[in-house]
Formats: sequence, structure tokens, C-alpha cells
Amino acid sequence: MPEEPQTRLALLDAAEALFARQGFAATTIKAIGTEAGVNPALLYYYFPDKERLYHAVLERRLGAFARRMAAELPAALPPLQAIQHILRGYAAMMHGAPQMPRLLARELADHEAQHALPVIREIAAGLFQRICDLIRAGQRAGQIRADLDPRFTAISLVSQVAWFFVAQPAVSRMLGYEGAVPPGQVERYTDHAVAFALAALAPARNRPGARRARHRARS
Amino acid sequence: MPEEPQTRLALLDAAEALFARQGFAATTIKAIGTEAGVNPALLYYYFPDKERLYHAVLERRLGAFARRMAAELPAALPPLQAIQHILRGYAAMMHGAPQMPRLLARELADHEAQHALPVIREIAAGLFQRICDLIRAGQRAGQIRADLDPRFTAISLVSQVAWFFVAQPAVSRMLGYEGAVPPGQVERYTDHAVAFALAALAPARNRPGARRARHRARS
DNA sequence: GTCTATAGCGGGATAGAC
DNA sequence: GTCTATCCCGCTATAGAC
Repeated sequence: MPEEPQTRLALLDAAEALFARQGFAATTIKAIGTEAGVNPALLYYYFPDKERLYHAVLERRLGAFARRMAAELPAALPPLQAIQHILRGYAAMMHGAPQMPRLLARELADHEAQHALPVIREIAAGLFQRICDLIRAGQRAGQIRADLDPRFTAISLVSQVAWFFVAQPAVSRMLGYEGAVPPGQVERYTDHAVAFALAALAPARNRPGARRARHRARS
Repeated sequence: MPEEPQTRLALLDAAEALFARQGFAATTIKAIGTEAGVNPALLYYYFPDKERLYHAVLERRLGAFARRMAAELPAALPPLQAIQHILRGYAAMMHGAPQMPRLLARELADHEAQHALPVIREIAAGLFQRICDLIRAGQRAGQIRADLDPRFTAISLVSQVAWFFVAQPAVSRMLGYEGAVPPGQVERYTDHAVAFALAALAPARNRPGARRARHRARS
């Protein structure tokens, strides 16, 4: 990793912010240059074109996250703690890179967009697979309700964190704030989400009428 | 509601599909016309411009949903059942209008985009407020854990359903499907999400070491 | 490495025939 | 109501001076 040119970094940062705010198509080269405090034409000195700049933006963040997650997770951690660890790591990444959630939201929604990177799919799929395996392990150990579908449950777990950040503007307003969610609230929500998840995962203790409505659930 | 011109409807449908797939900026007038099987210039006969066509697309669906939800919910329903009703209604709308989730995701992410409609914010805020109130009622009745923050909990509930549909392409792949999620699986996930939510909401029965770190709830 | 100038294209929107 | 032709603008990308 030799010395990264300042200009290149400025362009990456500016592009990340603008792509997140407005999307790829709505963001112009001129705007990127202005935001970066750099001549717009320099984009073509450091990157082949707008599309590859976008790729570079995604690679930079997601690559780092994927590597960290792959390295950090000790294999010996008990399932419930490992799940907690992943959820908190996910929240921390989202919190640390404020543009990322919206960028990710666009990627997820834009599956037909030409610039969607397979890398993202692979990273997401890898993490998801890991969570599924942890849930199954927890079920075998009797720490997680056996009647939960592991894959559906993994989605439930991830969605709580993902949605909070992705829908940030709406969520913030719903919580009663004008602009962004105050920093402290983010940690509080993360704690809540983990507690909520653990409560839902906990094995049912012979609840009255616990085993009904497997089919036929419409009102 | 007098006779709606066919062409107008075709344009609305085409625009809805394309805006959902590619976003507002990336969708061209020509593409809308082609998708609708109609001359592109007709857009300007039925709508003032591209932006107002977009507004019409959102109004059509969300207006209907908001009216239905406001009308359908009997005030006398017990909190837990009312919550279930809302979640299922939300899922049904998303399922019934496949483009809507992605359109909504864009709106939520694009809070700085100029075309974001205040209507959406109001609808979302109204439903959210309702869910919060239901949670508080459930807590007073002892049917919902008292240590949950009502607003955070409302987010957790909504996010499970919202994320499943919004991240549909990614979710589908994670569940192991190639294209879209098979119809039956959507209902199965909805059932799961409701069950997951109810499990998390259920009052803890004298668990050893129940969470203590509770902040003061505000009115 | 950075800048200016501009080519070249594709987009939104309009005029007006039918 | 529908269609053709077209204007005009702004965007991406490049050429080339410094």
C-alpha cells in the first residue's frame, strides 16, 4: 500500500457522499469535482470513468468491512455471543461510515442496475451464511427456539439493524428529531435491537397454547 | 372517479415499474413510452413533466394504502392483534404491489432528493405513531414487556417486514432462489416475522438476570 | 498532475400536423 | 388524443496547453 494521492482520496470521499445522497445517475462529474475541491477533469486522470469510480468507492469500504469481519470473529465463540458480535459490528460499520447505509440500500434496490457489484452479493451472502450456521448451532445447543426457520430468522436479525440505518431519515423523524439521529441514540437502539433479538430467540418455556396457528394465520 | 384514460394508466404503470427498477434519474421519457407501448410525447399530454408523473405514481399507491389502513383498523382490537393486523397489512401491500418496496426504499434513502413527497412522511409517521400507541397500550395491559422502548420497538417490528421486501433481490438470493422469492415463501416469511415479533414482545417470566439498565421512558 | 476548452451525444420538453 | 420533428441544454469524456 504505497502513498495514496490526496486528490484521489478527495475524489473518492466526494463521490461516496454524493452517490449516497443522490444516487449514481443523478450525480454529475462536475458536482464530484466541486465537492472534492478539485478540477472535475482530474476524475479521468485517476479513474477510467464514472462507473469505475463508483466501483472503487464500494470496494474501499466493503472490502475493509469484509476483511475485518472475516478476521475478527473467533470460531470458538458461543452462538448467541457470536450473533451479538456480528450485529454490533454491522451497526458499528454503518454508524462509522454514515454514507454506507444509503449506498447499500441503493445497491440492494438496484439489482438490475448495471453497476451493481457481484462483490457485494458475495460479502452479504457469506455473512448471511455465517449467521444461519450460528442459529443452527444455537438450536442444537438448545439456546435458540427450535421452531424458528434459521434463514428467516437471520433475515429478521439483520433487518432490524439494516433498516434503522437505511431508513435513517425517516426513522429519525419518527423518533422525533429534526435532522440526524443524535449519536447516543444510535448506541441505545443497537442495544435495544440486540435485546429484542435475544428475547425472540430464547426458547419458549412451556407457554400456554404455545403450539397453535402453524397454518391458517390470516385474520 | 370518472373514466381514467387507458393511456394515462399505461404511463403510470410503466413509470412505476421503471422508477422502481432504475430510479428516477436513470429512467428516460423514451423508456417510459416504450414500456407503456405508447408514444413518449404523450407523457406531456397527461402530465406536466417527468417529476409530476413521479408524484402521481406515488400518490396512487400510497394514497390507497393510507386510506385502507385508516378505515380498516377497528379501534376496539386488542393491542397485540392490532399490531399483527398492521404488520400483515403492510406485508400484503408490499406483496401486492411488487414495485412499491423499492420505490419506497428510494424515497426513504433520498431525503435530500427534491422529489421526495411530504405525503409519504405523513403516512409513515401516522402509522408509526399508531404502532407506538398500541405498544404502550399493550405494556399497560401487561401483555408486552415493560422494559422495551416503545419507539425503538416499533422500528424493530416494521423493519422486519420492510427489509424483507426492500432488499428483495438480495434476500431472494440469500434464501437460495435465482430470481424472485416464490409466492408461498412470502406468506411463510410473514408468518415467521409475526411470530418472531410476538415472541420478543412477550413479557419475560422471572428470567434470572433480567435487564436492569433501563432509562427513564419519556411521555 | 492540473487546468481549459470543447466535442459529441442523449436527455427533457415543445410545436404543430393530423 | 396521438404522432413527428426538433430545439436546447447539460452531461460525459477527451484533447492538449502548461
